[in-house]
Amino acid sequence: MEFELKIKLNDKLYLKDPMESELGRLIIKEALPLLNELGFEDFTFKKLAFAINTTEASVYRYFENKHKLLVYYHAWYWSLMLYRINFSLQNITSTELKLKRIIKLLVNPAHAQNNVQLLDLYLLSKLIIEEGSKSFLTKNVELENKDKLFKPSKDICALFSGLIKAFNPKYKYSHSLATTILEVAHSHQFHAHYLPSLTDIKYGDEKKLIDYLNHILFSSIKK
Amino acid sequence: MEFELKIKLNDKLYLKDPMESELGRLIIKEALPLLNELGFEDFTFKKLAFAINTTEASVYRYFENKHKLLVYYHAWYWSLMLYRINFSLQNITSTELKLKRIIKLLVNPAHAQNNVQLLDLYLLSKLIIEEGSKSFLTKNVELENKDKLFKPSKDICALFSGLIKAFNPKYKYSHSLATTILEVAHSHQFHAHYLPSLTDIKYGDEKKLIDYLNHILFSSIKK
DNA sequence: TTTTTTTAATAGTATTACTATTATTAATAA
DNA sequence: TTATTAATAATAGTAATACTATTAAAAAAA
Repeated sequence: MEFELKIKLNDKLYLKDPMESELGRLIIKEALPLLNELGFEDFTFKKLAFAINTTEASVYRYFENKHKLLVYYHAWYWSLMLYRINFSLQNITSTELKLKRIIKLLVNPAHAQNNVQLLDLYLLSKLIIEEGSKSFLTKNVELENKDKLFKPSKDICALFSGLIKAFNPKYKYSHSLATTILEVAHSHQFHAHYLPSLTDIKYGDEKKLIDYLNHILFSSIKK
Repeated sequence: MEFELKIKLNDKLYLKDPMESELGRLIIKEALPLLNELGFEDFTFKKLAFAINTTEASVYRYFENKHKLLVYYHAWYWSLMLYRINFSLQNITSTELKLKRIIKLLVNPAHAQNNVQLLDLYLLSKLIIEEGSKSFLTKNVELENKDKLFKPSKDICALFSGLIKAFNPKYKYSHSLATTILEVAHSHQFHAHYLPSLTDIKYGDEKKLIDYLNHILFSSIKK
């Protein structure tokens, strides 16, 4: 028996739902490795079209532009993470343990689950680590935020923040700290890889990164 | 009597030193408000050239492309910050106080000093908050890092990290924590402004942001 | 089977990101 | 002072990018 996880994303992310057609699925399947290979700046719809043997105009029927495609992956990634976090927190009662589990999942998204899915989670998480912030670092943030394009990542922040509050109701910065943990989990992987002098964590040393994140979290909120 | 602070930047940041000619200085003076107004993506050398009544090709004689111009501002910003931090730490002996001073400067770069300079520090810091990470989130990081284009920001991290070590020699993540404080100081200003649900800090409430940063720093490293 | 609707390809355009070459200005030497 | 050289900027391009209007083909519905 097989289970397929179907993620329903905000329909303002696309012009035409790529999950609803063969070509659409091919686009999001093949754009991911190409984005990773070329980087967001050098990636174009023309190159993608060539790679999947279609035309630029056909890709434009699905996504307004490449920025929206990136935001689509961003939403997909955080939606998937939310699902996996909820899954992983089942039957756990200790708030402390819950927080630690989430941190582990944040650092270690790829090999937690053998997901036979359309998108390679390793490539997806690599993309979000390296290009994810470009989803919201634009002049359109406010508009796109109004359209709820960033809801999945904000939901995770809210969930994490709630756990912090549950752990220590007196802590004043639960949202800020949640955001900090979420972004540092990613940025430190980037730094460890490309700008190692900015961190004490070696690239690939997930244990140490998890330890660091746990440390700043729990020393901040300890009662 | 007037003092002018002259910042010497890595010559790999430009093709021709913009500080050495009238047109060059005009370029870096006027590109700053234009970048802030349009955002990095919509900013072009053509628009800049039009704004300062010169030609696109002339701008290209100074900077290889707009990305290098952004990295130039990035280096300028962090060099200036390093200078101001060193200035502000004069005659202070307490390590704790030094750390707190730096945090204050990071959050509050504009009104600390009435700098009559070529570049408006308010606009510069706004640019670095909103676009700064695009300096290194590219496929060229490693090459540009080898060329030492990010040295100024790495120097600040090293300085901060050294103070953490001095405060608590046993703390294992001094570089990571320094980087975290540096990036959160910026990212939280962005979030407070554009994605307020991600933080507990209201846009403009610098005191609270400083308090938050002090809190995660000192609860992490307290002896 | 025909009509309607959906989908994709063709063929464009305006803008962007550059560069080679020429013209102009400034600095130096005769 | 004038001629020569060097530095600087403008002209005039090109290739690629980011899109769009229109047409054609395929699929679905009547």
